This record gives sequence, C-alpha cells and structure tokens, in this order.
Amino acid sequence: MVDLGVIDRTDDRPPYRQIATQLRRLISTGKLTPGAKLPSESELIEHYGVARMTVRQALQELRGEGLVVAEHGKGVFVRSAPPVRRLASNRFARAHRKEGKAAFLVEAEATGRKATVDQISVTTEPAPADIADRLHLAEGARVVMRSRRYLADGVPVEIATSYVPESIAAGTAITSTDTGPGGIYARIEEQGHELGRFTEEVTARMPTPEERKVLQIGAGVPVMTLVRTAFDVDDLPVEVCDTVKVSHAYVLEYDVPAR
Amino acid sequence: MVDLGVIDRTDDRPPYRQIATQLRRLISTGKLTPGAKLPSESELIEHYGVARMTVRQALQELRGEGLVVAEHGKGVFVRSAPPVRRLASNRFARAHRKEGKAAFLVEAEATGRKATVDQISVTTEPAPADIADRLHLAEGARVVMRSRRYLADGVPVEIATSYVPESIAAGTAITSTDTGPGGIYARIEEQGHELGRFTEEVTARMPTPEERKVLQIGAGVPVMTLVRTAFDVDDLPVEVCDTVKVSHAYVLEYDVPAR
DNA sequence: CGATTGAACTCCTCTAGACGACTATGTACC
DNA sequence: GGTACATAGTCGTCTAGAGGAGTTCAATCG
Repeated sequence: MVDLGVIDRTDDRPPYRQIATQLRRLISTGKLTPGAKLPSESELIEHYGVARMTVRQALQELRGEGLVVAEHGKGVFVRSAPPVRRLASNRFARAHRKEGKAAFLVEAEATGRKATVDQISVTTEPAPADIADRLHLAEGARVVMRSRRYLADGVPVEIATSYVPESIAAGTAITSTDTGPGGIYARIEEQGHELGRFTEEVTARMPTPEERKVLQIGAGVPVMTLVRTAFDVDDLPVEVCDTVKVSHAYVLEYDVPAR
Repeated sequence: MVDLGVIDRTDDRPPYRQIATQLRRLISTGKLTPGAKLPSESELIEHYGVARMTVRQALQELRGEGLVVAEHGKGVFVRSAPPVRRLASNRFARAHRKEGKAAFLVEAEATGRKATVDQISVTTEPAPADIADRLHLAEGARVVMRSRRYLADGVPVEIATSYVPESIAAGTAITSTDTGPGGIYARIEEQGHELGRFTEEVTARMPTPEERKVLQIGAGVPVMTLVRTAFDVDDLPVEVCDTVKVSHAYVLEYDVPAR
C-alpha cells in the first residue's frame, strides 16, 4: 500500500481537505498511477482516525476535480488518461470530402483510433429560436435535425446535433441515417451550395446529468461545446452543428492569420 | 418563498437527487433568477422532511454544476451570469496594434467593459520543456516570462503567462512591467519579427485550488486553457502565451476557411 | 447619537451509526 | 464441470445530532 501522511489538528485547514491534499499529491507525484486503486474508505478511516463522512468528503473533492472515479462495489480509482484527440482547423478540407470520408473518421484515422458512431436519430422539426437565428431562417421554419454520438475506441467522446434547412436537405441522403460518402457536407455541396467557410464558437461548462449519462462521465468532468456554422460561397448559412465534447478528450487547434 | 415539490419515495431516484432536480428546475424556469437566494438548509429540511446531510448533498450537486454558490453565513444563491466576452479570431489584427492598443483592451472596449490588469510579474528564466519545444529553443534556453491577471469590471476572468525568447526580448520594454503602446506584439515587430500567424490550442479542465483562488471561482466551475503561439512571417515562433480563462466568461470565436 | 453586545440565522465541519446495492470470490451442490 | 449461493468488501445513501464560524440586525449601553 502507499504511505499516507497524518492529520495535523493544529493546521487551520480542515481534516478532509488535508486528506484530499495528501491523496492528490500521491497522484500528482506518480505514486498512484492512472488506473490504480486508492485505499478504500475503511482503510482511510482507520489510518486517519476520522469518521466515514470526513473521508468521503475528501474523496468527493478529488472526484470534483476529475482526478478519480468511484466504482460502486469495487473502489476508487485514479482516472486513466483518455485518448486525446487533436482537432486541427483544416479538418474540413475539401480534399477529404472528395475522398469520400467524413470528418470524424478522417481525424480518428489520423490518430490510429477506432472511431464509431451510434445513437443516430434523424427528425424534421421547427427550428429552435437560436438555430433559426444562425441559419437566417424565419422562426418556426423546419429543419432536418441529425443527432448522433461519437466514440473513440469504444469510449464516448462527443455528442453532436446538426441542423440543415429543410429546403436544402429535402430529398437527399441527409434525411437518411446513412448520409453516404463524404457525409452531410458532400450532400450539401451536391445541392449547389459550395462551402466557403465555417465559424466555430467554443466555450466550456459542466455537463447536465443527461449529458453525463450519454457521455459516461462522472460528476466533475467538464465538457466543451462547439457550435459550428457552415456557410456556402455566397455566405449563406447552410448548416449548424452543435457538439458537446468530453473536455479532456480533445484539444482544439486553430490557425489564425495575423492579417 | 418559491413553491417546492415533494419527494416521491416510490421513485427509484434517491431523495437528494429529486431535491436537486426540483431546485434545478426552479432555476432553469426562471422562478429563481440569478442572484436570488435559495431556501435555507433549515427550510429545505423542514419542507422535505429529510436529514440535514440529504439536503446538503442536493445543494452539493448544484454547486458541482456551477449553478449556485454558497456564501458562509448568508445563504446559497443562484450564480449570477458573469459578463461573457466573445473573443473573435481577428482580435490580433495589426490595425489595432498600429493604433497603440493591446489586444485585451481592444476586446474590452468593444463590449463596453472596464478592463484592468494586475498581478504583473516579469522574470527571466530557463524555458520549461514544453515552452522550449514550442519556441524551437534548446532545452534550458532563457526566456522572458510575463505573468498577469485580467479583470473585467473588477472580476477576475483570466490569468496569462507569456514566454518570449530572451534573444528577442532583451533590451526592450518586454522586460518592463509596462510594455508600452501596442503591447508585446508591437515590441516584437519592432525587433524585426513581423508577425505572420498564430496557432491556438484550446481545451478545458477543472481548475487547480490555486487557480480557484486567483480567479476567485468556487469548486465546480471549469476553466478553458488557450495556448497561443505567435509566428513571424518567416514562420519562426516568437512568443508563446499560456492563458487560463474562467470558462463561463468566454466564448471563443474562430473563422475557418473551407479551403 | 454612536458603538457595542447579543441573538438569530446562515453554511461548514465532524461524529457515529445504519441499511442498501454492487462486485468479487470461494464453496457447496448438482 | 458448471451453477447457485453465501460471504466479505466496496461505495451509495440516509439519519440524528453536535459545535464552529461568518453575517445580519436589533437592542442596549455609554
């Protein structure tokens, strides 16, 4: 077992915080490596001579930082570093679409991971207000809504929802589960909307309980949201894609000219 | 007071989670607006007929989501929406530098906020390994390191650390607390390194306890990290800027050509 | 009138114990 | 050999209570 410290009752920091600090140090110094099991609650209680709730509060702190995950009936484990996917800003280059590949698969292939998509749903509905705004549509105009979940090596890493105006999507494979070679963007271009540029808006927040479930992440793991709007060469918005990514699974890369 | 629901003991979700859900709904439906005070622990205990720890566990859940903040001795309050700053990808346009304005001030001015900078420190040290790598420097080469904290309307929103090779920074205002008109980038260009492009790497994570203190945020509020590397027209890296931003205070905007 | 005191209220921390649910493992039985 | 079961160990949830510390505000004292 690892060597734990003791609680200093003269320290003005509360015991649960001291315990958390000592456990945190074990992780950051590598004495506890990813996947390793922390001492059980009982062991910590005995070692530190405190009540159960005090130990649990310390562990709660570490879970809140996303450092550890608790598994019911098994123990508390140091979170294993998930695969990091780098998203380069040229990932929608037309060359890839010409090759008949969807963006997600291209990225995954580049990093040697097995990419899968599931929980696909396709519906046609009135556009939500913010989406209608981004697509320059009248309120209540109908859009094709495509939701799906992406997994890398079987681990959920992202959920995404695309919105395409019905006027563009109608009668194309966009309304099918399988959008065909090259994905949505290839279909949109076939409809005479050659893509000109994208805008992306990035921010981060804590996941909702539902997102936690779908992405299989514990409390204390933040998500990044990326809302991408695709414009054709006439600067007409043709698609909005709202994605929620497990933050530690992604690094977004952008290239910005100095002008 | 607001109208709370009741606990359904036949529901398979635990009571604390039901309480959290009901409070969450009060917030999301606007019955509790930002800044409003939630019912006190005592009131919740009496209303739901549960033990203190059960109520606290529900509140803990909401704090973990960053929805509420607890203030010792006062109560628990709905987190007031902080000022959101949009960072457009053209924020480093040369035109602004020519006008003698630093990037942060330009942004703040555009949104009508009062921007301030404090906790400035300037030192010269051997470059950390990852920085040396990004700057194409030999390990141990010396860099000027500039740290500072940014505040919008007096609220901390970002901490940043810039690294400039000593070969470029030596003898310039970069080594002074005040970098002069146009900021670091103007000084770098004066040294004959006309800026050509930037790369930015964005990800999100939970803050360290120290970051929490400096940024004055509670547990449960994530941060975004943005590492920007500046290249001159010869594609030589001339600066790396590592920033940690309070996530809910920022939306990053990028423009990506379709190529 | 101003300053101090005290009470009431808030959230923070901790104790001690209980039962439940999930996981793993060994054992007895078929 | 394989299945079913018992058991021990784990974390999850809840109860009931205690003292501490920060905040607020009204009453009291000088």
